[in-house]
Amino acid sequence: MSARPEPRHADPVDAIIEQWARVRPDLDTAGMEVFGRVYRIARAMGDRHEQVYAPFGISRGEFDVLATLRRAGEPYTLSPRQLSATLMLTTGGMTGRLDKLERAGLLRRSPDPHDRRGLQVTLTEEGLRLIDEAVTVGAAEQSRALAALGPERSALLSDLLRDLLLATER
Amino acid sequence: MSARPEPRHADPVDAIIEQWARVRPDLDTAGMEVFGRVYRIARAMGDRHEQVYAPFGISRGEFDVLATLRRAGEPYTLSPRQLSATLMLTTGGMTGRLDKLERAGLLRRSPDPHDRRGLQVTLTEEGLRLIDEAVTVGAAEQSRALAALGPERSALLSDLLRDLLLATER
DNA sequence: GACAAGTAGCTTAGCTCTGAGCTACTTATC
DNA sequence: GATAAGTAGCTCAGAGCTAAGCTACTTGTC
Repeated sequence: MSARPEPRHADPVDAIIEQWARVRPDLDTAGMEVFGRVYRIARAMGDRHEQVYAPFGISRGEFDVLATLRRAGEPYTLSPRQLSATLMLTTGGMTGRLDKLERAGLLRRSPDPHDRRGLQVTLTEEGLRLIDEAVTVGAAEQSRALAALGPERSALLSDLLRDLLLATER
Repeated sequence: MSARPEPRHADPVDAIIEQWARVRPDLDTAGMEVFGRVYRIARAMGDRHEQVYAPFGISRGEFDVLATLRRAGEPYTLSPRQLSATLMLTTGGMTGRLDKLERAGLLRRSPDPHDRRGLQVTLTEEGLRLIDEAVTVGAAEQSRALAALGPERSALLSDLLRDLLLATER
């Protein structure tokens, strides 16, 4: 008899762990239990985000660019270098995203007055309007998905994930 | 004075939340706190896995194919259809992975005796040996990353993530 | 002030994925 | 047993990414 009650609902990761236990009982599956779930949640929510931003005519990656500029505050200007560093993207990937967003009229590129190698990327008014709407909808969607846990378990989860992030991201 | 002590270490997501609070104080950032961390952890651990499996000559996606066959137990056989459904991949993407793994001699395709439309994908002996080694190393790497939390907080995190996964994946 | 080294952004080749469409085959219906 | 509908796996075009290499410019050193 265990101290912890049997969980009412098993998830797909429980099934995978159980399969491993049958064919490789020696395997240490403690890490998989956590990271397997992290991967699946990231994927499921990522897909949903793609859908949420689609009506705005932008992909999730493009949303991230606009949101980073918006977060920077007025005058909503960063360099491509700062953007690619923040979003952990190569400069090549960033060039492509900026091309698309500039064509859509959501941001503009202008020369950096202090460094002639550099550019400044700035939200247009249309870009600002769009990202302000999109981020509201996106954040609401995330909070809605989290609501199932309740506020206290959510806060606890957030704290545990912070520690895990600090442990993995180095 | 708050009931909860100020966290000793802030992470990148804390910085993002704080930025939003400055420029958009109306924004509901509760969901971002959790999912932002989930995304970053998934990315960081995904990159590390890529490195862990590289010495075996396989990518993370290819690892997943071999691991799914291994988990199925003897005779380590599944159809391409079962594999693509399990790994949430289109059949086109699966064709490419199977091509590479078959060329590497880690699995083989044979006709399904009961359905002439179908194929059976089976681990070769070399594939079995390789995945048994790789999964041991990969699982150890995951558990090592998790060790920072300690066993009790790890179990708690796992339970919270299970509930969140069930809430998001529907 | 000349020159080596470093940095910013872009281009290109190569990779892997998706989505649409194909052929071959199986299942259900009459 | 003919035929319509469904399913298995493959091919191909298109999208987005990385890694390497390019030009233009800046910084540091003497």
